[in-house]
Amino acid sequence: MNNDLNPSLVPGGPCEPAVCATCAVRNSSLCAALSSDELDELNKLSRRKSLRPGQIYVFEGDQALDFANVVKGLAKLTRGSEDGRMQIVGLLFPSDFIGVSMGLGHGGDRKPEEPYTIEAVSDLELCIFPRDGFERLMRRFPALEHKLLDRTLSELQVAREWMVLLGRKTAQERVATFILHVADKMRHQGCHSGISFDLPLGRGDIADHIGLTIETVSRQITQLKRKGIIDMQGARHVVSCDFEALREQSGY
Amino acid sequence: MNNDLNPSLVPGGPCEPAVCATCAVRNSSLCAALSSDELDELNKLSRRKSLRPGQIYVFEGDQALDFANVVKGLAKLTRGSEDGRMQIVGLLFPSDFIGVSMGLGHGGDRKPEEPYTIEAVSDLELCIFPRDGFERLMRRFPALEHKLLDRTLSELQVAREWMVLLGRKTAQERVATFILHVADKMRHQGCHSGISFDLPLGRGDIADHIGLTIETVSRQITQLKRKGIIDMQGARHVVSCDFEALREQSGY
DNA sequence: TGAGCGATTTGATCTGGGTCAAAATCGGTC
DNA sequence: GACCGATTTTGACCCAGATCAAATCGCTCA
Repeated sequence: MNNDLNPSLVPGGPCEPAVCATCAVRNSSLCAALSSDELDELNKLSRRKSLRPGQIYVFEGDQALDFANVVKGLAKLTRGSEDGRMQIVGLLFPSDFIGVSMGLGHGGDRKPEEPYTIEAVSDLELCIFPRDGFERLMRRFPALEHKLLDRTLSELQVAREWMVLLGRKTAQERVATFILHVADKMRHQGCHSGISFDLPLGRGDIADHIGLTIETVSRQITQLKRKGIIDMQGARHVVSCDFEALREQSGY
Repeated sequence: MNNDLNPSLVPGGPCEPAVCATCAVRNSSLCAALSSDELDELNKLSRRKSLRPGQIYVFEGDQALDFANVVKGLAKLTRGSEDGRMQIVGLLFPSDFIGVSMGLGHGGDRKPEEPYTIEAVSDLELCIFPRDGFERLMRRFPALEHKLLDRTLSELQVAREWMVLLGRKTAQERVATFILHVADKMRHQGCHSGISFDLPLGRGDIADHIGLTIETVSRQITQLKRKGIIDMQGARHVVSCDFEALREQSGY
C-alpha cells in the first residue's frame, strides 16, 4: 500500500493550515494522504476536543457520532454488559481514526447506533470531522479512502490476533503477548528507549483487554518478574524486559 | 455506503461475460460494484478453482496468494499452533473476498506471509484473480475499492463481536450466540426456511470457533435441547429454535 | 444385515483461573 | 511526614470448563 507522502506536501508549505503544520499526527494519520491544499479543505471542517482520563466520548447505543483522529493520549474501545462484564476490543493511539465501527455512508437514513463505548484512558486530544463533510471529501480524494482501507485492514488483523489470544492462549501467554504488544506500540510511538517503557493501562484495563481478572493479571506479572523475564519499578513502569523470553512465553 | 447496483448493469446485458452472468455471487460479491464492461475486464483475469472438504487453499506462513471470491461452499480461516491448539478467526461464505489479510500493495517488495490457513469446510468454489491485476483494476475503478472497504469494516465488526464472545461469555452464551449467527447467515444466504437449517460446522469446528472443547460444545447443545430452546434431527440439522430464548441465553 | 469407523454424546475426575477477603503499596495532599 | 483512598498484591477456596475414557450414534460399504 502506498505509504509515501504526497510529494507536493511540505509541512508548513503553501496552503498548509497552521494547526495541521504543527499537528503531532499530520504525517501518520489519514491526513498523510492529503496535500497541503487538500488538507486545508479538511481542516476547515475540523474542530478540536479534549477529554480527561475516564471521560467518555461516546456510549455504545448512542447515535453515530462524528469521525475523529486521535491526536494525543490513549482511548479504549469497549463493550460492556449489565452484569459488569467488560471487554476492550481495541486501543486507540495517536493517529488512529474513530467513528467507522458501524460502517460508512448512512447519509439518508436515521443514524445507526455506535456499537462500542469510547473512553479516554489518559489525557486525550481529538481532531473531529463531521460525518457528511468527511465522507464527501473521501469521495473527492480517493487517497483518503485508500488510506482508511489500509488502516481498517490492519485493525482487522489486530482483532484476529486478539481472537487467537482470547480463544486459545493461557493466562501467562496472554500477559506476555500484551506486554510485547505494548512494547512494540511504544517503540513505534517513539515513547520508548530500548527496553524501558510504561504500561499505558492499569491492571483492570489489562484484564478487560486480555479476558482475565485483575487478580490473575497481577499474579502473572509477578510470575514474569520472578522468572527474571521483566523488571519493574512500581506497577506501571517496565525497567527492563527480555524480549526473546517474552516471545517464548507468548505462545507465538 | 453505496449498495445500489450500477444502473448500467443488467445481468446478461451488453458485455456481461457468460460465466459472470450466471455467477451465484455476481450481485453480492465485490463484483456488484462493476458495470458489465468493467466486469468483462475483471473476468479476463479470473480463473475458477474447486476444493473438496478438508482441502487447504493456503497455509499460514506461505507467500501471499492471489485474491479470490468465494462462489460456493464454506471455508474457514484459522490459526494453529504446534501443540494442536486451533482458533477459527473467520468463516468464509459465498461472496466473501479472500487474500487481503496481510494488507494491500506489496507490489515491489517480496511477497508477505499469509497470516492464516484457509481450508475448505464443504465443497468450495473460488473465482481467483492475480494480485497485481486486481489491484490495478481497483485503482481504475474506485467503486471496487469502496466496496472492499465496506466489507472490511463489517468483518472488523464481526471480529470484535467475537472478541467479546471469546473474552467474556460463558460456554452456554457462546453456543447460543453461535447458533444465532448461523441462523442469521443462513437466512441471508437463502438456505433457510423460517426456523429450520443446518449447522455448517461439526462440533470440532464449532469448538475451534468459539474457544471451547468438543465435549463442552456437545454438552451445551444438549442443554439447549433439554430446555426446549432448540430441537434437532441428528447432530447437524436444527429443526426448530426459539430465537427469543436463544437471544436471552446469548448474553446480548 | 451387520461390521467398521468417524463423529458425537455422556460420565468421572482434575485444574486453571475466578471469587472473595485481607494485606501491602502507591500516590497525593494537607 | 502522617493520613487516605485507590490500586495492586497475596492468600484461601471454589467452580466452569478441560481432560481422559467409555459408550452410542449414524454412516458407508460388503
